Amino acid sequence: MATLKALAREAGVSIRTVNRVLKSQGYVGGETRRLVEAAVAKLGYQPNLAARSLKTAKSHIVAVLAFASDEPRMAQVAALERHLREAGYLVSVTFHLESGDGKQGARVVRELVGQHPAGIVLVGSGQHDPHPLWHILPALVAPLSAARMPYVVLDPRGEPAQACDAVKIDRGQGVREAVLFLARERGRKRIAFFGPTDDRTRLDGYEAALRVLGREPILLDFPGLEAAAQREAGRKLAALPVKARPDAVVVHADPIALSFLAGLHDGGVRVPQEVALVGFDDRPAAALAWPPLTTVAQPSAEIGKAGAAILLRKIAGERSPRGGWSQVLPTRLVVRETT
Amino acid sequence: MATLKALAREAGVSIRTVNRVLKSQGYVGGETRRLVEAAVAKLGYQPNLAARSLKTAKSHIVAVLAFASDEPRMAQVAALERHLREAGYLVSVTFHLESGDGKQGARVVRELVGQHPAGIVLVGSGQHDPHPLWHILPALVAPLSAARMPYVVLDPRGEPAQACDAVKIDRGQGVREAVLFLARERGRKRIAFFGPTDDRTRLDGYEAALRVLGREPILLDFPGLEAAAQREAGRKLAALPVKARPDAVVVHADPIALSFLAGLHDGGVRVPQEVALVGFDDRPAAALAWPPLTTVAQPSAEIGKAGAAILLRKIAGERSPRGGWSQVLPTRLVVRETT
DNA sequence: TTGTACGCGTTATCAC
DNA sequence: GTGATAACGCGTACAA
Repeated sequence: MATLKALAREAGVSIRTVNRVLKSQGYVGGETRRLVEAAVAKLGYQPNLAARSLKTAKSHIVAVLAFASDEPRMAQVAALERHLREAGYLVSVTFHLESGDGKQGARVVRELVGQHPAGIVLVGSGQHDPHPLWHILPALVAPLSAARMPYVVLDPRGEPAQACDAVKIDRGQGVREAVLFLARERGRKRIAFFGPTDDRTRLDGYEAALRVLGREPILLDFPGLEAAAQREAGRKLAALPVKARPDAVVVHADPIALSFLAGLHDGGVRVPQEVALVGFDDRPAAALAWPPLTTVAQPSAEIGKAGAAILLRKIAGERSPRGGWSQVLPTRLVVRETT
Repeated sequence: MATLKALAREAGVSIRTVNRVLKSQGYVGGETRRLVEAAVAKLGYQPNLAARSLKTAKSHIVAVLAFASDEPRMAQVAALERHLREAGYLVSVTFHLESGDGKQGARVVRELVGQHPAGIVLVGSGQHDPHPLWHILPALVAPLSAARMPYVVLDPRGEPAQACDAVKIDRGQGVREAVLFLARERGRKRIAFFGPTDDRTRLDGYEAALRVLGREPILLDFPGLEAAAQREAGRKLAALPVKARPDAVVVHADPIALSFLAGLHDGGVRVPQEVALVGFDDRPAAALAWPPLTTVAQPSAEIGKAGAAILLRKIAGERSPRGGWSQVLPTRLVVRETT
């Protein structure tokens, strides 16, 4: 493991000169430079990051705290990692998959802060978590703000009670687009919504679209996060007389849509002929379903990229604007065979 | 950011004494110890890991190189991370999702080695990669061995040409179990296999089970990794007369099984009544399919745990046994509704 | 039982 | 243009 000292000896110059060549700062004689570069190549020099961190009092590590490990989330992290790597940072990932309230999460955040990374990224909790990220977010962000630690939240899935720096996606817009598509391109008359009603992000888009269409919302009873119960809801809907039944259902999320779809199949309803279906997230399961599920895709790569950009600005010392950084990215309707 | 020096001043003792209390090594007077502990609590001391790494010439970072970001893989990484965290290591993750041959991978490995982590973990490439991990593994492991960098491979999905330290799973056993289940518990007479034939891991188990049953293997033509082609294969099978058709199909992997299942549905075949189906991996999509897919689950959490254990032993300096560390973990049949 | 002092590899200030 | 050299915070050999 070559050091600056070894390079200096090899090139027959001082440490300081080697350092100047490597940092290309100040003037160095052409011949001297060539000598140093030859030494670097010969010894295969790699800087010691621990020493650099110690000296500069700056970490080269960005810590990601992941509350989920599902495909869309990890795609976000992968994109974030790529952009941060290009900026010279190493990305560490800590998983905290056990669902819990804000207190446990805050403890983990404090532990991470104690390791003095250059910044911290919070990546959202999964679908089935009774404590969604936006809900426990104030408790998580408090220690970060207190320590003045640069941070960013990737897609908190809702509006946190307190302003924070986050990359958001416009769920409402995607759902609105889906509803209008069902009505205008597919001629559906009775478009219902299936999902929890305490999360407004998608519901708002649904209701806005129905207002545009001049129709009344149809909210199907949501039985909770159990897949079996969602499937049963699909069966119940299938048992309804055709006249009393919606001819399209927009669903809160892909896993819920697929459980519901299974119930429709159980009941012998033809999809999309009798009932059309739209999910949300574009998980791998959506493309693999039968029929392949039309869904609203989130821009995972862009979320990661935007998160990296915000974090790098905060690390560079830029102050958050009033109300926090808040980039809102569009979602995209992916039309498959359930519509 | 409190330092040892600050603690020493606060407690009115020397740095060395503070250090002894923190490391609980050697004897320290009871009163002195209490003073130091009070100072630690008051200043909220957290050791500077960069300084520690510099001094001890030991890294506290384990680098994970991930060639995929799918759910089962990330579950392995999450488990690995948890166990390494408990051992005091920080886990950094580098994603290298662009499918490529061994040369690009080897370059990334060399870059990681240059950062001098305590160890490196290789996590496998995805289903659809034309260069599966076990295939490019020799090129990846060479620079690791050359640098004497502790490493471990999580589930290389095949037998690499060269011995290396890896956690493997017994795919053959899971498939064998599935075939015997179909024959004995479900009375299936004509059990076929659908998947690539250049990967022997699952095929071997299939053939072994048929030998036990005294039957001839039925290998369905595999059209390649395109989902549309796999679906078409399902349709073709559905079009066959019932007598010429297998009554059960064991498939190489869940995504392939689900595409094939879609083709069966397209062709009006009832699953499992007419044709039973078994996948491999237990991806989230399997449970969400209709009908929910019976599949062979890999023990993700155990893979991560075993990988952490092997890596920690290598970091501690234990030499690899002849032929490399090689823990083989069992797979488990998850019976759902396609059988 | 406690304290002093050195060095890990890097960066950056100062003098030549 | 270049070379000494002093820190950064921690761990530990050696003194006291």
